[in-house]
Amino acid sequence: MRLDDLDRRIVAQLLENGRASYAQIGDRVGLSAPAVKRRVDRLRAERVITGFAAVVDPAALGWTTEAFIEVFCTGATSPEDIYDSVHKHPEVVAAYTISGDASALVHVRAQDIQHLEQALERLRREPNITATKTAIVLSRLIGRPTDTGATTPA
Amino acid sequence: MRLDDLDRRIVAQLLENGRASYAQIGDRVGLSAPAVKRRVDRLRAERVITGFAAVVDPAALGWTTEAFIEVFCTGATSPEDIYDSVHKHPEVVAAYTISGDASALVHVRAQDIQHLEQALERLRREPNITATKTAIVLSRLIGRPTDTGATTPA
DNA sequence: ACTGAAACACACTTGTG
DNA sequence: CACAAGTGTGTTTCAGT
Repeated sequence: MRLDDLDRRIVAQLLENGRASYAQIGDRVGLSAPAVKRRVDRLRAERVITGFAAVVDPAALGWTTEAFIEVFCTGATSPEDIYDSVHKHPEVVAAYTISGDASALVHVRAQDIQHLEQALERLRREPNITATKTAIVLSRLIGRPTDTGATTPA
Repeated sequence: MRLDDLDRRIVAQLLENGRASYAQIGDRVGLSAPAVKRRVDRLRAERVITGFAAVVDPAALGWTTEAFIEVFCTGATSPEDIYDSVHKHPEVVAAYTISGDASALVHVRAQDIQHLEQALERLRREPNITATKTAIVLSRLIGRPTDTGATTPA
């Protein structure tokens, strides 16, 4: 599962354009199309590349509101319990356990402020959750495709 | 730029598998391959779909550490100024202006704790930035592909 | 072990109805 | 939007380094 420089360049190409043809990638990294395919197959088998996805503008689909919610839980709440409490809410697009006062940080997307309020109320109704602290996103300054992934290390 | 149900189903398919063939999508939504292609072309032209990207496991590429940093700025710092201050740091994968005390929330990825510390020091050296408050991610509970995008509204 | 080249099958793309 | 033709790409096989 060790990656060489060619692998990293191929991944970088696929982060920029997930639908690039193997021949096109090969031109940029100096390999033939079959060689690129074999490496991509290997990277997928090793779960370095876990999939491919369209990058979508949420606002264009009617999701105009987003927020980050610090979630505070009762004393002995495990990460699994937190997962159970938040993953069933479709508005939750990401969730992390974090250091600091809060138990978790939850990234939520909603269609509008009213929808956000509903989702928040639903979250607060979870038995494990004792309090929440919401920061509404005013504007997205940066959102690299590598938000869900990563590019080549320095 | 109004989307019908077919468009939303096509987008949903491409969020799950960004390399799905048009014929495969067509089978699932009840359209021929050319019809799907024309809609995808239109969705891209309208910037509903802004691109395609591989979904990568950051840990597999050596990025094992991530954090969310609340950034506090001097009184009259515009979103553009904040953008200028954070976007040049390659560790920053996302940044938002938010409501609340902090000026911005910055999502950072680093290779390890030492690297994170370096990035943090570099950030704090920005003239606009007066203080930071860092929450290190202990574990990622949820990270839907729609983190950078969105699925179909309820 | 991994590569490049050729062959085949499949997907994309365009035009037409 | 479906259909059908032509083009290009994905995929496999094989031989070479």
